[in-house]
Amino acid sequence: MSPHPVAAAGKVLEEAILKRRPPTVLDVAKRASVSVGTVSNVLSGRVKVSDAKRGLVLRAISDLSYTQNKLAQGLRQKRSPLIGLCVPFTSVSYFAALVDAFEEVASDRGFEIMQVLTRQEPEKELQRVKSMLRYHVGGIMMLPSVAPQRSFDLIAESGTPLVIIDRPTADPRFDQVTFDNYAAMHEAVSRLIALGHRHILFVVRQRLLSVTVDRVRGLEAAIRDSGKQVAVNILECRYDEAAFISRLESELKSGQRRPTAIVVSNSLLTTWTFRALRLFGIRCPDDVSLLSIDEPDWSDLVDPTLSTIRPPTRAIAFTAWDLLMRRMRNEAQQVDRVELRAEVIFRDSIAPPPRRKPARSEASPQRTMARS
Amino acid sequence: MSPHPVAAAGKVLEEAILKRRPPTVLDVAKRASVSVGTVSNVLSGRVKVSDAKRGLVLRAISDLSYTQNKLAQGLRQKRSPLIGLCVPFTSVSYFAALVDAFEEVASDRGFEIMQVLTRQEPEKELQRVKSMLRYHVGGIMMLPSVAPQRSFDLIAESGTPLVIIDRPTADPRFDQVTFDNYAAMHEAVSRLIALGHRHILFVVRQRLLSVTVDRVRGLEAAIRDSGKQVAVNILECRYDEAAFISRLESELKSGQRRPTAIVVSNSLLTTWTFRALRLFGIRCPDDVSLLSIDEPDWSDLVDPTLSTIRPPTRAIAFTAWDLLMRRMRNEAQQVDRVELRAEVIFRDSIAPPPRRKPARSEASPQRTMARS
DNA sequence: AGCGCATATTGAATGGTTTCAATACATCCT
DNA sequence: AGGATGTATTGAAACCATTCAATATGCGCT
Repeated sequence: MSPHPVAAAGKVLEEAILKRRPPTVLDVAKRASVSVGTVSNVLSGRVKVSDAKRGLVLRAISDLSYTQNKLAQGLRQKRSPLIGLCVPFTSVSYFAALVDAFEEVASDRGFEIMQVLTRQEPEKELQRVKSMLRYHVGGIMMLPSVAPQRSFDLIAESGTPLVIIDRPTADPRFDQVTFDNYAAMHEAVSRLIALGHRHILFVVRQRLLSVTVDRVRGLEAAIRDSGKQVAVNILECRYDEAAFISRLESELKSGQRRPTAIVVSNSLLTTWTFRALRLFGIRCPDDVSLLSIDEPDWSDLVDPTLSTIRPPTRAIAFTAWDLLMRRMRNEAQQVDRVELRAEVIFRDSIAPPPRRKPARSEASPQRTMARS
Repeated sequence: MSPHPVAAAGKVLEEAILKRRPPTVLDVAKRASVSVGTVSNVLSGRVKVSDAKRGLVLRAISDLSYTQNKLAQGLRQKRSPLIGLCVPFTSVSYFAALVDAFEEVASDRGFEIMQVLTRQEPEKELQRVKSMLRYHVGGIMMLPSVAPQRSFDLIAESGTPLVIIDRPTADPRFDQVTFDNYAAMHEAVSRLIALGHRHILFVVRQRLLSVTVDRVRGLEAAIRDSGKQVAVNILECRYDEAAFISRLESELKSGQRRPTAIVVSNSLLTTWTFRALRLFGIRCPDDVSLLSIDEPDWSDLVDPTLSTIRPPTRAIAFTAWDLLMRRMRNEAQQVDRVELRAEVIFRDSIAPPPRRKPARSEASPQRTMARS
């Protein structure tokens, strides 16, 4: 004694509305008089459905304004279309730009971003990676910390696809997208040497970081290739502005070994360095030249305008996305390691070193706000 | 004929390992010889469990290195501990700082952030809100666009708690955390007037945005309260740097009505304005004073250092978080509307207007890189 | 009409957790 | 001892979409 079709449809409607719960595939299936399997096939598009049935299903979906429950979907498929994005901070413009680019492509492709921040600490990183895995994210993009091994192992064990970005890693298990720090540094330092600089200070956050190692290699190669005698000092520092400034001061006032050019590893340190130079009354580029890796967005607003190595931010994001998708679809043949090129931008902060002693003379050339 | 306990435990271990699937509550329950309900109670802490059983369960959890499946949890509870965070961009430092603060508190409290970007477009916003709802996020933080009504309706209908941040809204359904644009603007403009400015240009992105309206009110009130005759021009502009610069140029070169002070609504527009002033050879603060709302992080690095209205970014994030949690726990008595205070920071970019005609004379006082 | 093949459709089972009505157990009192 | 009260524990049902083996349908051919 099954009810009349129309009455049945009415009853379904009632059911979802009366119980004040969102409609499910079952509701849709009933209303369209098909099975749940068919509804699912229409939704996923993985199995062919006749036009007639598809029409019915789509109609029912719009009638009930059905929306897929992504949690249930993820549970069943053991992977959700959430993509874990793991960066140190968002308040550094390079990272923020990466996040922005990832969100753009993810939302275009029907994925969502679960964002976790590692604060550059391996412990925190591990904790955040565990969080992502608990959500069974479909894939992970990660800008790894100095000691990512445990995180990597956990990810590998879970079988979640991972693409490493920005920081080259020796780990042979994962795809990675980086840019050529060696070449960029070589180009930049060669220019400094050609201008006459013989004392270079390289300010880094972590000497052990793979990017730092590459950059130092590029720097040393540039010196070798130039055939000149160039002294290099490396200043390593934690994130503490006061401590950094005092260490920088002692470097800059150390008599004979005083650098005439400073290369800074990231935009936050560049901000501090810039501030410090003003504080010490050291003029740039008259007394010391300055180059920043990770282009801050105020590079062309300060005086002097800042020379930078500009990472191919959006290209990194888009390339990494493609690799991740390939891996999520199991199409990856082998581990991919893409190395993009960074652009070296020479602006006013680089000039020849001062002729004699780089003392702080007050007779600097007049400088007005208008760019020359 | 049930197997010997020890054999049973061994068999459970086998099961999870042999099938190469992550252990479930059932595995834990078997190994601890308790029911799944008890395991769940230990995990959630919502129901009291005897110390003996709790110990067994914890032991089993660590033995199997069990991890909760958050998707299944979310499905069952109809809400996941994902928090939707909805901002226009991340590549604007104010927004990035908000995201950073939210991630910090979320991860401390065991929640995760699902980040979606609206690009300031109501259509995109609606689409992104739908995405969040499909994941049954436990709550939403949102910096709304100009026309958020449809998004709001959807969220309200879904019953998801929402806290509006930064932009005051008339909607009586949702908590909100904003800062006092009226007061900040009043304070800043009063200072400009006191310095002698009588022609002010206010650069905004959207006249209709609630924050803009408040700011204009503050500006007008400051004028009224001063008792002076002050001319105000409002320049509205889309995000297109070239178009903006040409419109700004015509404002700045419009003879009699030429402004002696410019107030700019956000850090991106400030960047452009700053660039434009240099391009036109207009000196700041000699020819024109400049004030930025939304403090860019380079405010104290440029010459002149920039006067700003600094939003209480972290306070906004933490307050909003508390409101959201209260609502998620159903503790909210009524709709909360918190208005924090912004700090007005006067730096070198604000000075008295030029005595006579604000023409571009080259006789500006000498300015070196060192801050005076 | 009848057979075979290919394609479309079905729906019970599955994924892992939490919920909650029912049960077991302990405690206290008379 | 018997009964009443309260707490701890149990385990089947529910949450919702997808999967896949089984079935139904359509089509072409003789």
